[in-house]
Amino acid sequence: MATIAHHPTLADVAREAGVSVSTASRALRDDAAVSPMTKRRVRDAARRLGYEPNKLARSLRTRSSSFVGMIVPDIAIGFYARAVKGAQDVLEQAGYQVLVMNTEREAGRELQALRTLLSHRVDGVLLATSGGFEDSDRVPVVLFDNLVPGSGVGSVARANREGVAILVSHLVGHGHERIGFVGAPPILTSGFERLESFQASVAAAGLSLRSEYVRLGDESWSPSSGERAMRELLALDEPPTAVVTASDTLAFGAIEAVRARGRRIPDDVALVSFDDPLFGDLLEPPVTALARNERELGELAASLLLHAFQTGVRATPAEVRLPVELIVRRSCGCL
Amino acid sequence: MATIAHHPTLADVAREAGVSVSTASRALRDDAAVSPMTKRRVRDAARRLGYEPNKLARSLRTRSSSFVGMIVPDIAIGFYARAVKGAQDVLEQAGYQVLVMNTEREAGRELQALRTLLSHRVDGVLLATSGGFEDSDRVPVVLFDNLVPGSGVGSVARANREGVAILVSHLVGHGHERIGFVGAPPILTSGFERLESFQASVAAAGLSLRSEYVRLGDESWSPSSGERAMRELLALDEPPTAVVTASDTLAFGAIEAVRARGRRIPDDVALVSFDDPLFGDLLEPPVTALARNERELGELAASLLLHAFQTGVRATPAEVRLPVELIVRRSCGCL
DNA sequence: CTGAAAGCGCTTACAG
DNA sequence: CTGAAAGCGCTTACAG
Repeated sequence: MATIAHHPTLADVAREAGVSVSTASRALRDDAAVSPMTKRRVRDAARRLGYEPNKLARSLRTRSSSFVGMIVPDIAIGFYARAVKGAQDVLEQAGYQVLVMNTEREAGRELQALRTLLSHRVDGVLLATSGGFEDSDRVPVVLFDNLVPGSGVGSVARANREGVAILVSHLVGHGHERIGFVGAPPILTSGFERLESFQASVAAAGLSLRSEYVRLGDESWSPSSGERAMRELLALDEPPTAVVTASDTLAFGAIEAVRARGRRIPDDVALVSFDDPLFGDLLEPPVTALARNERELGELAASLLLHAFQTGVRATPAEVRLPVELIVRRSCGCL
Repeated sequence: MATIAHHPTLADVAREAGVSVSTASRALRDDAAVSPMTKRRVRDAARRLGYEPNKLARSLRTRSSSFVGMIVPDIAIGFYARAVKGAQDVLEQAGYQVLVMNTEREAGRELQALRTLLSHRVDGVLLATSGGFEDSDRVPVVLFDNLVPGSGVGSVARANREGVAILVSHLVGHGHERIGFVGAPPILTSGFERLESFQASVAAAGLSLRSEYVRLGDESWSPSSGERAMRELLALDEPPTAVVTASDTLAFGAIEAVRARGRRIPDDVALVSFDDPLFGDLLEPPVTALARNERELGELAASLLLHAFQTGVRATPAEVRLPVELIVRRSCGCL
């Protein structure tokens, strides 16, 4: 490949087929007004030249880019990668291309990503916000994972409260009375809802709610922050006998902390987690956790956006909550 | 958000600022020919209107989209997700947007993705091929992970041969003489090179090369196919005492197989793997493996593409091999 | 059934 | 230093 070849244009095709540009355009889009014979001629010409229509020009003319932007904190996190795939499946099926942008959880980058997408005239945006969102009336936005109450043409998140309630009551069922929590800062809805539900669930079980049993990791829910939080719990005079972690990443860190202290799961401390870790079966011990359904989450977010396109963004914004399901393994003490 | 607002255009800004469209355009791009006062007026007007330039129109006019396409088998696989992030960092820094496309390892979808990218007039493509690649002279392509000899303006892959050689000689150092291999079909370069290197390394160590010790998983390197391959090895009359797996995904399956048969790693069979599994420390047992450097892989691929842009695609295509590094844990028998 | 013309929103010679 | 004009490659009323 020594040099870059010229992309043939519609004018090239028209010339080759001996018709006008308008007729060539219609023929390729299978307009009923064009005679079958002309269509054949134009299509043959297009094939011969290897014509590939210029989407940029079409988008400019039709004022619709067929692009949808998707903004996630970190595509390298399995959770978001799978949500992206789910959304992509639905949107590509509907003729849209997905522009994926990472924010590294920085509000500033999120705002910048939103601007970039706007300048590409995306038809819509799927956003898992890290806090940098300002509602815009120039493009419909569907929020997922972390919601912004009152914003967007739709929202999709997991049933955070129900999920944590299930985890807590499973531990209560095992007879635990001293239950700790390794969570995330309550600045975004998923962190907030899981924390609040933990407190509510413990209270609902008739257990006393000890503030020293609640430890929060960092804003990126990192394993290392989970490790630190768990270390703090284990160092208490009367440490909890069971712990709920708010994510698989926090659980990874928590497991390390238990191991580093020479304790065993579930014998010394039981552990259950939000988010089912990938290959959770191979971990030592296998972790009891809430099943992943992030692919469905992406699909749903995409569907809500498509729905907004159709209804012209006038309907009441839907807020969908995805149910969660408990996968029982050994870390809770079962088996 | 009841309705979608109109995007202000450059004409709107020009009118607001009381200048011509050409002057407005120049002012916003900081052209030296425009007087400072006019620049200020135009910029203020743009800010007041919330003007966001239409990239589509600019791309059409300048015949450069500032888009780079990136085609991967599966974004939900950590390996590719991190490569994407690495590439994205480099490319966004250079003013390009990255369009990520999944192929699910289907050659047909890969070809389709390539077409879609061409019609969006991407300036270049980063491709981890699954076999559907046809070289095009319309856009520069950098191949990564799986290479196509003689194609592309550049190539980046890991040092597959050296990596497998390191794994084999580590096992030989442990005294193993019956070494098995759980690999992938040799249809793409990474599968082929790792397989070939295994055979060469075993021979180089003076061990006899038994064909029944070489088992291949499926084309997607799936854990389940690794499990099957390992089961076959364990069922042999004289099973290998150590096994090399060609990827972390295959290793996951292999570990399951060993466990299902009631055997232990490394006591009954030692295991080392290409690709360092994420949170490999938490697996039981912790897996000795070759370190991940996929982020660097993506960065390098992107750099090669940028380089091709600059040199006008005339230079000899570079083929870069990323070195690998052994992370010693317990599955090999060390400690 | 087909074509000439206008226009999407920019950039960029060209003229002044 | 500024503006009028042409053109990037399409689509789509409008006329015939």
